[in-house]
Amino acid sequence: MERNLELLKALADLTRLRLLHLLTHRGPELCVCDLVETLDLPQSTISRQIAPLRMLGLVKNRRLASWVHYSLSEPESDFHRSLCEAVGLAGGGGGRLAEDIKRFDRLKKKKELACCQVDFNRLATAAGRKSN
Amino acid sequence: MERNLELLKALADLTRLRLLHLLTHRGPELCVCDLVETLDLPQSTISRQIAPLRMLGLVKNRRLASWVHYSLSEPESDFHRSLCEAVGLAGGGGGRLAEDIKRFDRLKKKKELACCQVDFNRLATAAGRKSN
DNA sequence: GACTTATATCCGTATATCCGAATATACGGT
DNA sequence: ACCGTATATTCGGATATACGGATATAAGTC
Repeated sequence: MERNLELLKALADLTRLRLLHLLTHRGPELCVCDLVETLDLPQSTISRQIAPLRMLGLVKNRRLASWVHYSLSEPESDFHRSLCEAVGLAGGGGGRLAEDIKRFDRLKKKKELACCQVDFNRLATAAGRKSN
Repeated sequence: MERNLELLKALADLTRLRLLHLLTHRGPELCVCDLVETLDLPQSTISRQIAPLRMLGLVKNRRLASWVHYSLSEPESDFHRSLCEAVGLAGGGGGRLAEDIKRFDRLKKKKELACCQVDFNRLATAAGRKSN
């Protein structure tokens, strides 16, 4: 199974594993700027590493104004489902994955993850007016 | 988790995945020469790729005369256990992993996997005599 | 102890993959 | 149309890792 190997390769990188682990435990969806803040990595690194996850169907994205929100895709095979379970468990025993969760919660509490907390209702009605 | 990442990296290679998959479905233990015959790869490649699996505790080995038999280790964490389940599922949908199983069964039936089917009883008693 | 077989390790080469600054693109506001 | 912000992609350099022939080691036989 070429594809199953690709899925495994996608998980076998610290940055990508951190992204998937964070989405698993602090989803259902997170925007790119939150991922950048939480993992504390250059934005280009986040984008570059999340691209293969999207291409492989591990995550999907949704545009909201300028922001892009990522979330986990529904697994479409038993193997994929099994990998998702493993990702969820990967933070057990501490380490970077567990720290990411703590950092996310801390930033969230300090409202430093508010990059995309704009008034989406206003944006929506503005867009509605435009298309009318 | 540094270690969990290492485990994932160990699976993210076709040769190592094939080894683990074959051990999962045609275990409980297989000797190196059977692995060489079944995967149809140079012996140095098999040895080189199974070494990290042993170092990581994914497989263990047992010497029988000149031959070394490999088997899966008992998982010592939930994450490890979850990965083992994934490996078992990885051959679903055909591909190289499924073909390995077929090739193994075919070789077995043709008795071409008899490299280490010596008379172990004789060896054992011979060894016993020696140590007496 | 010389020889054979089984397995492990070494080593040079080739390929893959990561990083992050720079650049490109998409979108909303004015 | 232009500007600022958010995200994606490109690119060169550094690093990691796979390959497989050659060689070393271990075990058994005579």
